[in-house]
Amino acid sequence: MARPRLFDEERALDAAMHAFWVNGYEATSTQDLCEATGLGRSSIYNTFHSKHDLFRRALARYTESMTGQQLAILEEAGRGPLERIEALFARVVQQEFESRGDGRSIGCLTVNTVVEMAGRDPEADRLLERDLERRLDAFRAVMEEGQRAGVITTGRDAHALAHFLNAVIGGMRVSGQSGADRATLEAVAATTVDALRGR
Amino acid sequence: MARPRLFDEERALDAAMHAFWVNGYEATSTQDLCEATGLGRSSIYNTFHSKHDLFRRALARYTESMTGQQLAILEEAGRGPLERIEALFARVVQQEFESRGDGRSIGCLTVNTVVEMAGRDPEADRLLERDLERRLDAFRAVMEEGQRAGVITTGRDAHALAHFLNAVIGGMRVSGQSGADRATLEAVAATTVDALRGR
DNA sequence: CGAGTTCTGTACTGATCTTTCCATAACTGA
DNA sequence: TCAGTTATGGAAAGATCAGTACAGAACTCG
Repeated sequence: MARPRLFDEERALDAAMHAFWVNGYEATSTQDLCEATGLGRSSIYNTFHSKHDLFRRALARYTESMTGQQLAILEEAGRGPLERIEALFARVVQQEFESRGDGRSIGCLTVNTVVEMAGRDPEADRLLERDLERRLDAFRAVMEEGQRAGVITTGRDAHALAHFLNAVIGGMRVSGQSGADRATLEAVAATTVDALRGR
Repeated sequence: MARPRLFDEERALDAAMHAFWVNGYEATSTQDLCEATGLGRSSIYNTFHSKHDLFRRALARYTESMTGQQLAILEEAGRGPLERIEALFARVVQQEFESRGDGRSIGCLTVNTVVEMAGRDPEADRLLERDLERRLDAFRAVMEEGQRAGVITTGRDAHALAHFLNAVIGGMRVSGQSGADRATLEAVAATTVDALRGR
């Protein structure tokens, strides 16, 4: 019908996501997005309509991917609840160290966006809220399973433990951005697993 | 000597700090700073030299105040280590709920700045690094004291426990910005205290 | 090969950004 | 009272921002 695109839309989206991830929404200019994606302004606006729309798609792609990975780990059959939580932490630590620029973590786009945009961008709020709910549901399910199996403490209800786990993971992202090294994050994870086990 | 100022520098600094706190560095314009402080552009530039310098002073003031309060709680005589940690959490939860705009926390300027600026602003990095060190030192001291007194688990060394506590607090800030309610944050805090106690 | 459609690069728009300039105001010490 | 100094308000510089207009390129289908 017409002239075909010279670029892969998903690759461009990944590049834009990475730019937002590293520098945040406000500090990423449309010029930065052109350079990151290798596209011209026209192609970006023709495809993604606005910086805000592009960000929304990038964030949705990120949460879909990250939360998807986490849920897959948590729902893995053939491993006990605590082993799955340990595997989740291993993944978090790995993520925190796999894409370091100057030796400092770029953190997690979800956490970064909560901090930068919460209460200031209704669309991002809704997306983040749904994502958080998915993760909390999965966390709570694992906690309940572990409690039934007697391997996770019953000293707190599963809802509280899920929020606890979520807070620790978020805190590890922040610690990573503050410069914490791998051993430190692993120790935080291990301490959390101890806590869930009830020693 | 000369014409005196019509405003209080510290009050202006507080107003600017609050503006940065709510909206972040990038999203706060000099116009916003004028409105927040009630000053004209000339007065702001005459006093604080640049947006960046003003931010640096605001951040320094914030960390000095917040970390000062936290250290004071942790060094309070006449209370056991765990009680002081509980008091610290109570303060964190209170802070998280005392200045809510639309019912959503504005979080913690320290965490917000780590997330927004880490690795992108050497001055902020240094300031945040020193602040983190102060808090971690205090956390570790309390942990060691508690371990000696037999009220805090010896299953992990004090260094790891300090980082664990720091991560949980950071995670609670993020959870607060995600919309977590008071009971949820209190449950996270209580779960953490349980963990430090070793049940 | 040509009509129709979409993509792409360049140049541009209008707004907003941080910062500066400058004239005037308001004060102090002599 | 006046010379000297700093503060203030308003205007504007100069850069950069997100977004658009448009002409030509590149394709498909008839």
